[in-house]
Amino acid sequence: MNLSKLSTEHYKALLNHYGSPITPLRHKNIEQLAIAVILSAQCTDARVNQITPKLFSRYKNIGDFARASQEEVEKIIYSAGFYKMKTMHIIALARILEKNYEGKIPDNFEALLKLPGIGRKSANVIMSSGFNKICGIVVDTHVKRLSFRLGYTSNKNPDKIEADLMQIWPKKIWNPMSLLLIFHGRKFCKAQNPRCETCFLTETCRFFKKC
DNA sequence: CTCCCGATAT
DNA sequence: ATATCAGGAG
Repeated sequence: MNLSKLSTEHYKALLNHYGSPITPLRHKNIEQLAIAVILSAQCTDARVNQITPKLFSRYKNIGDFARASQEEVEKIIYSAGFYKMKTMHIIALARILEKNYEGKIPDNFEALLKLPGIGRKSANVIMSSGFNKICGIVVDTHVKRLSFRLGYTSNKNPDKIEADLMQIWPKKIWNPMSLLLIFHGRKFCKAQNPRCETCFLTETCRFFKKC
């Protein structure tokens, strides 16, 4: 079976199990999504969702973030880790958005990549889950790990993995598949102690066959 | 490649 | 007590 067909089989099984996926990052608009994504770097979505209600009620819009005090934002987002840098990125982002983009997140992948705190993973989340435009594939730590275990790639570099997946996966599944792999990575295919015994993908999983 | 950092699993 | 989780910037 070729990799494209294999990924489609995995996709069907995952979709059947988890249903149609949407990003777990809670947000009311794309600006909030972007800030949540910055917070989610090296941090679980669950923890980000614990922080953002308070953050977004204290700062209602991009203008509020642009004029926020470093110390106050740091206190609110503290538990996300890397709080000093993330706070700087959020405030710098808000100021750039106010100055150059009328307070809105640009609907453009290349422009997103130039914004503070936003790399390929975050830009792909914003484009796909925010704007419904598919430019690339979200490769976070789960997509990276599962892509390796399921045999889609032997690369370790996220950019190379993304390029590999873009060759293998049908474009229709780029966004839902990466979300499904993230869900599956959290529930079954965990970094440590993967639940292979109860996993429903073991028939075609190269990682499982090695165990 | 190193630094940024708290939370949680072991 | 220590390892591992989770991306981006310089």
